[in-house]
Amino acid sequence: MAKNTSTTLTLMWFRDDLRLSDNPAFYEAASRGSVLPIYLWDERSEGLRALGGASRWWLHHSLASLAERLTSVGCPFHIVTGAAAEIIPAIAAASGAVACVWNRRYGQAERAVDKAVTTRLQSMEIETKTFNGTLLHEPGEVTPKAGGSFKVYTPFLRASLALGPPGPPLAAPKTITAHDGPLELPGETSLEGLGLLPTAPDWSAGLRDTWQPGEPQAQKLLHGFLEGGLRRYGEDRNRPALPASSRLSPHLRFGEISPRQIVMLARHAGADGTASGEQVEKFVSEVIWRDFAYLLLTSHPDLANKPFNSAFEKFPYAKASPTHLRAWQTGQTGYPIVDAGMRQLWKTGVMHNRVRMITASFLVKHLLLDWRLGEQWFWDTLCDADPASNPFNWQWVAGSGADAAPYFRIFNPTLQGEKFDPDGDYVRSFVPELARLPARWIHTPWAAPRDILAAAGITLGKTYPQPIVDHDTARLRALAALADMRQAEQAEA
DNA sequence: TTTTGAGTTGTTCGA
DNA sequence: GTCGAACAACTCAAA
Repeated sequence: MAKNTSTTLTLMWFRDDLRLSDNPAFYEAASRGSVLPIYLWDERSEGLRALGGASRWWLHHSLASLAERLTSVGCPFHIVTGAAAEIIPAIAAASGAVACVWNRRYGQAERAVDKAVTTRLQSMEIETKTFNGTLLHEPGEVTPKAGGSFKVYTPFLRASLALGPPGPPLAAPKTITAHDGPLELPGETSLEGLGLLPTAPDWSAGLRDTWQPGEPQAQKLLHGFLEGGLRRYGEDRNRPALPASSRLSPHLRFGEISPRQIVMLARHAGADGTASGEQVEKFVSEVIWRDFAYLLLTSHPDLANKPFNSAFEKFPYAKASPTHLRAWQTGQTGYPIVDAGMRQLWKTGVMHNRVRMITASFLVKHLLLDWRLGEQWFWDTLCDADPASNPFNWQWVAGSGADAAPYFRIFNPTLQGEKFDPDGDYVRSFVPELARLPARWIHTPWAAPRDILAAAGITLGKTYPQPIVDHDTARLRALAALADMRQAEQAEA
């Protein structure tokens, strides 16, 4: 690999874009001359949300993968710690960079940090240039004709599609020229030095068995999905036991793959007849939901804490019950589909989308616990915990979100289980103590005849819990709570 | 400006 | 067993 001190040096600040292909900032850096690629672990700047445990695990391996790939082409990757507004300018100065590039972020604190960095760099006469490397269309690109910003998904979707496809993805740079010179970077540390991996105890075995973070694996998953699950995506995507979803979410979260790459290749699969256009657009629409969540995060920076619909400030949640919360977190609610989902999450760092809705609805409506408790748990345990999608979807379930589920839509965990996991295969794979229960009873063990339970080796209340709440009772309680909220709202008006 | 129709993902009840 | 209506009211987008 050529090293060249005669070309200009550009600092490439990697963040949620841990890939080499279709990375506009990195492409720009490589095309300008030599590149100094860095990742900053910033626990110092104000307002940044600390990553959850599962995300930290993913980040570690994703950084390892990126570092290895850059190093293999002769371009060392640097990991630094510190507060961005100090450390980025310091690194630029120490390395003699003439420019600094990155892909934009959308959270309020992140934007503030990036702005502070820009100001510092510009005062040092170091050029800054930023790009959209994360979304199909950025907030502000998709706007209603009447002005303002979209608050309902369908019009947003139509407007997004009307813009036409985003530009074609960029290839990875053909040549990457490394910085050549003394490299004593301020704040430099090692990947291990970040301490992102769990130690005592090491709970990551299930994650290791399930995932391989990194751009090459993301590309491989995408291609496998396009040739497999996409064909029946519309029908099978709601069946948690089937391999019908793309499983790309954590890769997308850390930017190991770009939404442009996903959408373009999915549409190619539609064009060459691998899948029908209808299936392709269903899948693409899911990617556009992500853009919508980012739009809402931009207009409502406190999405993770404040109900989008302020009427929900008055929602009468039950007195926080540590017992119920704990039962939900650990998958001990007595509702098999709920427990399977929560255990899948704990074990693998991800949960099937359909089951996320069921478990989230259960927390908020059956247990009447604050959606923020659930959002925080998912934030800690999901590999794909996304700063926009996670709070956005929790608010959607809770009914407080943009274009949210109507309040009376209360998932019945039994019916959902029977409908979407009819054979019980999903339940069996994550709730082994029910594995020998026939499909007829797998979603209602409390109603199973005594001899059937005995034959399956189940003692309710001992080997598997009785339901911690009764569905009908809980449903009526949730409806009553919402009626109370409405009354409180009207009394005020 | 006003009006109108629509709005991811469901469940229950009664005819 | 099947089917349609009710479950609220409201806000938003677009004509």
